[in-house]
Amino acid sequence: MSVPVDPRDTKQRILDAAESLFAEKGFAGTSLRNITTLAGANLAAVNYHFGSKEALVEAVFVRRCEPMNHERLAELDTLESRAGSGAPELERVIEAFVGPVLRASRDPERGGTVFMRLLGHAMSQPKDEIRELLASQFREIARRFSTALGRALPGLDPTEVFWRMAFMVGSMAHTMAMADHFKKVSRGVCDPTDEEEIVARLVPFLTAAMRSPAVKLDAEETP
Amino acid sequence: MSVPVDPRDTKQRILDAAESLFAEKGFAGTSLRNITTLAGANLAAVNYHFGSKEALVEAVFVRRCEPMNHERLAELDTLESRAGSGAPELERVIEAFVGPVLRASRDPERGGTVFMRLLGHAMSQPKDEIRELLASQFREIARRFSTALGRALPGLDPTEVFWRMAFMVGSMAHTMAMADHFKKVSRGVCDPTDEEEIVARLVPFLTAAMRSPAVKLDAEETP
DNA sequence: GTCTATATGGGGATAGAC
DNA sequence: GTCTATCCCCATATAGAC
Repeated sequence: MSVPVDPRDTKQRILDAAESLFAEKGFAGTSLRNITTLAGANLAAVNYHFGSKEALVEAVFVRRCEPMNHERLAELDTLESRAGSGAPELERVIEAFVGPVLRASRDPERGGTVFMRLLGHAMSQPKDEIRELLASQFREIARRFSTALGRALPGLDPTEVFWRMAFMVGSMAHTMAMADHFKKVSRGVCDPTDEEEIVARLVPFLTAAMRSPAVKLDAEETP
Repeated sequence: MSVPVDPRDTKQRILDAAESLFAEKGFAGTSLRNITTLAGANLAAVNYHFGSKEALVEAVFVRRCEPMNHERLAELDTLESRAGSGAPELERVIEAFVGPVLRASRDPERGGTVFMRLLGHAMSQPKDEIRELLASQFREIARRFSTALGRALPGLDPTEVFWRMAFMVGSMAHTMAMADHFKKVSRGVCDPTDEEEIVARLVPFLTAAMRSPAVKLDAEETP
């Protein structure tokens, strides 16, 4: 009675609360007490259900990343089977890479804007454990998409493709992490609540960038 | 004798140690005890010299951001005065925006790779205090460069310019935050220790992206 | 499964001697 | 300016009753 009753079970409420607080205050900045209070659960419930704070962090990511990355790979599979022996079109590959991520943020069932911010934040986390966790979640994505991008951009060597993928991930991650702050920073010019609009702006931006001519590093400054 | 003597004064050693540990373990993940131990200073010295942990965080950023942003604005001033009443060339504006940041990372006097990682991390920090701090350090930069970019890209409305600046900052921030990890993730393909190489790759990438045609949002999906 | 109570350790900050 | 010692709070984790 004192705590508003939530029909989802404790484990889910803890995951939701942790996701939200990690996105707001970071991992080290969020205590298990913060989490269980928000979830309307007991402090000891975290260790009962997850074993440790570390394991809770992992569970928060796995819950969202697995379906999201499955969707990205499924879209890429479709593109590749449609293209037959040729290479799928660049813009479609980028859309398959970026779209499911940004679009998950429209669906509260898949984490909504909260997980979007959390993922953006986690991607530039310095702590090794978080990096390892993300790396394991995204290893297959990196492998499949770097191959697909390399095929769609036959003029680029693998090093250039890798760097450009990193730049691309950066645009996406930062946009996700900052989305809720753009409105006030831009003095009302940007409204980041429409994720489909972000996709519509980001995909052509990245496509043009990926298509830019290969860099000739030998020709470097000889002043 | 027990602690190796460092000629720099205590205040500088604390700043250096804090910078390095914040970059490695985050703000909340780094304790004042970690910092003073690494600096070879006494725990109480932080509060004596800076007043609080918050104030130390601020001092770490101000020390590096002020000269770096001064350099960016000076480069933009030069471009604008050379261009007279016209608009400076897009690629030059982007170079003035990105170059001093990435190049500061080659110079240990200006923070080197350590501050590069820290800045990249801080840019996607969820905590409001950090965001406020960065916003105050970069407000003038955002104002001046969004104007310059808008002039160099007359086909884009201010909203589009703002979004593209955000994407651009994202590429840069993520590259900075992850630089030291790319080598192993890319299985040796990328060597991020040559910052001039990163500039040489990133600037054309972003220039092509910024030049992409304006997005027509009215024509959006009507399936 | 959920609770209370507690063990154990580390956090930031400060008082006051030198 | 630098040190020691300490205050007080909060962290994670667990033991054991219900």
